[in-house]
Formats: sequence, structure tokens, C-alpha cells
Amino acid sequence: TVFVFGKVWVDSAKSYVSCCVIVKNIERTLFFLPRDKKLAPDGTEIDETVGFTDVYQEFNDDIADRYKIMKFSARRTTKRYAFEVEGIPEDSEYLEVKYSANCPRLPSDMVGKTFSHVFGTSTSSLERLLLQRKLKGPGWLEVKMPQIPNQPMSWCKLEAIVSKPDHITPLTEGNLDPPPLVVLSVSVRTMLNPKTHLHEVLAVTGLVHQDFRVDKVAPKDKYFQNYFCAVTKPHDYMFPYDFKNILKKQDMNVEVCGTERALLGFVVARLQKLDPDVLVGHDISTFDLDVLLHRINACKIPNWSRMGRLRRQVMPKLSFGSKGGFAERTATCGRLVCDVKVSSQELIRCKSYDLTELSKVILKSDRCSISEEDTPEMYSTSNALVSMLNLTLTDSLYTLRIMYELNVMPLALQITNIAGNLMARTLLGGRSERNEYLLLHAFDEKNYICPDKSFEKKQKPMQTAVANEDGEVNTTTTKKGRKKPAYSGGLVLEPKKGFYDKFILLLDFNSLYPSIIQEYNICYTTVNRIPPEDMDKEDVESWVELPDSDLEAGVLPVQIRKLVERRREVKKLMKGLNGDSDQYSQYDIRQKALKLTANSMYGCLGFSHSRFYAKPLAALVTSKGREVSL
DNA sequence: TTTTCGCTGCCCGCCT
RNA sequence: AGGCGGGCAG
Repeated sequence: TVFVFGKVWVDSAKSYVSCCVIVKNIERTLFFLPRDKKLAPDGTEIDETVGFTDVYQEFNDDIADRYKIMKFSARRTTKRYAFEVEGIPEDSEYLEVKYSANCPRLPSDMVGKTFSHVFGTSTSSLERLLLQRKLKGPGWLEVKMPQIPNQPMSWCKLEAIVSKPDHITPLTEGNLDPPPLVVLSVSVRTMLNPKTHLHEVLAVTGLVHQDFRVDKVAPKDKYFQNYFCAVTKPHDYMFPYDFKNILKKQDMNVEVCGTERALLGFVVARLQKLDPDVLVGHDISTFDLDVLLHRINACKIPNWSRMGRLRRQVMPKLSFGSKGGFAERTATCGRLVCDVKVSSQELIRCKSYDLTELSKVILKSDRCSISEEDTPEMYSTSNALVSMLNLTLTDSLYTLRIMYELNVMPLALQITNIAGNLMARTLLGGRSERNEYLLLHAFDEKNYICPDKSFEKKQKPMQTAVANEDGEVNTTTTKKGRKKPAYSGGLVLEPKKGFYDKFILLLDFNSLYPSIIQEYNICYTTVNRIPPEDMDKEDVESWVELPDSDLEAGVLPVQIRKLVERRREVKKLMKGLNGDSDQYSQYDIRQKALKLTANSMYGCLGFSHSRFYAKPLAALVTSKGREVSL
């Protein structure tokens, strides 16, 4: 089951409301590669060729029983393969087996008497849905035969169940505008409890934009329509005696809460009422949300799951200690979390990424910060406390404006539409997953079996070392910081020292690595990555081989060419447009997203944890880079 | 249901 | 030669 979150226009309400479509019956899909010859029970090959009925029978008689798969369907298909598992033919027939995702998954290393490999065991329902229905990022969907659930599973205003994935289809025509979004900018003020060494919540502020357009230029003056501000006090403190009077005098709308629990309850109620599509904050993804969730848990706030859009009773196990675990991320499920710290790190270069520095660089504003240690002191006078709240509100505003200024949301939307992943994940950073989805879509469309996600927990170095002669685990990683290089990279020439008083010519290649991939047709499908058997071990390290020049263009070069061409088209459309118009800024953002995506393609080749990791391809790219630079 | 979250090349420092 | 830490660059 996959939950799809979005918005729909409701005529009676004359507005867009949140909705959730629950997609049921997404089946597991496995591909069994038949052996040439059958295997005897003792593991030796016997001289008996394997037919599809043999594979079917082994699944039916043996595996289905063992893994309690009561119902399944099977058929023959042909699939292609071009990845790192050895001994898989480029083109082959497979037995495709589908069964309910409620039944257990098969081990990924399973082999049988009649088949040598099985693919697709670790594929998630989400991935199957996205690939099968060709969903590429946010967009309008047509939902057929929706049913109303007996009992709602989400907090959305509207909810529907569809009984199979085929009932949802992306609309490619019509060019409908995306819906307006409700954006909530949050800041949290905390203090460290000296006894428990836990952060506790003292104040939360929020600014709300009810009508944020991802397809328009960012708001230039009307940054928000509503706000809230809630404050409580540390246990052993009192509010200043005239605090409420001062608030009234200053006409500040502040919710004064006697306890942290009341404050958190207020915040959860606000979230429920506003039902924001986007939560934006600074360091929200690794700090604010964690603290909020831990305190909501500790204070046993009812309806905690209104932080997100899925109704849930028990809070998942929160990870203690370090930053954002799995449970913390799922808590806001159905809302997009935009962390301007994360986004800034991706989009701009500056000395530090704390809110003060970002405000200065991006907004040209001087931010006044209060450290966590100084926060309790602010309870000594009403004026101090009011100014603390004002500064917290100001932080919310700066955060929101930074998001506007950097076009974080429109850019994330474009990137997501290009790569075909989840927008919530685009916003969280982590570039490799975007590439992963781009390639998954591309290879899936070309009828390739994609590499399975490896789910290994820990490699046991003792065992593998014995079994595997000198099993070269090549990610020689240092504790933090950087790894040892896994392959050689770019060429750096010795500078010629001296004083240059004439002109200096600066040459810059236009995206060197993407160009090389296109030019030399470097792809999983084209490059031979198995070194000749008689080659020395040392030579194998640096061995690379270009594909034949007469091969048809590979998937990777074609994808990059598409990106480059689309970018060229967009840039052409931009000419002669008014630079301030919505249309122009939209094109400019799309143009940037296309460039970013093309340029990050190479990175994932050399990323050892990438699903599409292919060191030989990365090494080939850099080697050609060195060659053309000479 | 758990690990990670793009690549390499140059320079500097310390320790074994 | 290896380990650790830091900076910058593309």
C-alpha cells in the first residue's frame, strides 16, 4: 500500500483541500533467470535442460510453500540487463512472478535448482508504483474508480482508495497550473534541561502563507497572511508579573501556556487547523522537528500524528542521540519539509550556513540571535520576553524569505519532475537518490532489469576474508571527512610561476564530464567492464576500455543529451521574454534544474553506495578527461 | 525498517 | 609507507 498526498479543487468550498489516495494491491514483481542446466540436490549440474515449466514448478512446489505465498501469477518475459552482477546475459527470457506485497519477501541472494538469480526481491511498493505508472514528481493525476474508505486513514480533508495501481494515471496534457500551497514557517526556541540533558520547548512561532505558488515569482512583499506565537516558561521560572498586560498593550497575539505540554498541544492543534502542505524552517529537519517529536512523546500529547497527514496511534521508536532517524522523518509524512539550511548548502556557497549568516548574505538583514544558554534570562522582564518572541517571529520570517529568495520550492519541483523521485526527498538533499530515480525510469522504459537495492546490514570482515581470498572492499573510508580516492580523477598541471602583465586567457569547458559521457558513448550498456583474464592485477586497477564507436547510443548518454537539449530549448524560449515575468523566472529555474541534473550524473557513477555504482565507468570518464586536457 | 546521503586533486599539520 | 586532522580548488 502506498499513500499519495496531494490537493484537489472542491467547488463547494471554492478552494483546494488536501487529499490522500491510498493505492492498494501493488504486487511484488520478481524475475527468475533460468539456468541452462538443472542442478541436482547436491549442487552438481545434471544434463537436463531447463524449461519455463521447470522454473514455474520449482516456485510453485517449493518456494511458494516455504514463504507462504498462497496466490501468485507467472508468465515468461524477456528483459535486458547491463549492470554489475556477473554472468547475466544482456538479453534473456525470465519467469516473471507477481504476488501480494503482504506475503513475505524472498531473500535477495536466493538461487534454485532451475534458476541462477532472482531480481526484484527488495523493490519497494513505492518504487514499483512510480515506475509502473511512470510518475515523475508532483503532477496532476487521474484517479479512476475511487472508493471511500470505511474509516479514514489520513488526516486529509478528502480520501480515496483505489484497488489497483492502474487506476491512477498521470495527466500529461492540459498544462494545468499546480495548486496553491499552504506554507508554514516554524521556529522553535528551546532550553537544555540541566538534569535530563534534553532540549525542552519554550516557544514556537509560525508564519503562514495560505496561497503560495510554485509556478510564480516569489512573493516580494506580502510574505505571509497569518501568524501564531506560543510561549511557556521553564519549570522553575515565573512569567514576568506584567507580561500579559504588556502583550495586550503591544497588541501581540500570543498564546501563553502554563506548561510545555499545553504549548505542544496548542502547536499540534494549530497544525491540524492549518493543515500545511509545507513546513519550512532553519535546521528544522535535524533539530526542530526532532525536539518537537521527542517532547510530544515525553509529554504524551494526544493526536501527535497530526504533525503529519497519516493517522497513527503509536509513535514509532524515536532515535536518541544523534540526528534525524527514520521515525522522525515519517512523522511529517504527507507534508513537505523544507530546511533552508539544507537547501542553502546545495544552492549557494558561503562561510557558514547558520541563520545569521544566511540572513546577511541572502537578505542583507542583520539577525539578532539568542543562544540557548541565554534564553532563560529572557524571563526576567516582560520586555526581554517580548523581544525574545519578536526575534523568534523574525527568525520565522527570515527563514521564509530565504526560501522565497532562493526559489527553493520551484527548483525542487523542477528537479523532482526531471528525476522522477519524491519531492520530499529532493528537499532533504542527498543527490544520489535523484540520479537513482532518473536512471530507474530510463532503464525501466527500455525494458532493463535495474540493479536491486542492496539491503546488507553489516559485512562481516572475518568471514568474507576467509571465503573470498583477499576480498577487496574498496571503500577505504576514514572515520569522517573524506574517503581515500577509489580511482584517479582529474589532471592538474604544474603552474608556471612568474608575473603575468599581459592578458591571461581563461578556458572553461562546457560541462566537461557530461560532454565526455555523450561524446564517447559511456554507458552501462556500452562499456565492457570485465578486464581480460590474463591481465596482471596491477594493470587491472587502471584498466579502462572505450566502447566501439559503432554501437548505438547508450541509455546514459541519451539521458544526458535529453537534458542538454531540453535546457537549450528552455533557454531559447527565455530570449525576448521580460526578465521579471513569471514565465521567465519559471524557465530560468527549469533551466538551472536541468543543468544541475546533467552535471550531477557523473557523481553517481563514482559513488560507492549508489545503486548504479560503476567505478569503471567513472574511471573511464576521468581518464578521458585527462586525455583531452593534455 | 537501516545504512548512507555525489566525485577527485592540490596544499598544510600531527602521529606511528 | 600508513593513520588522523585541517584548508582550498574543479
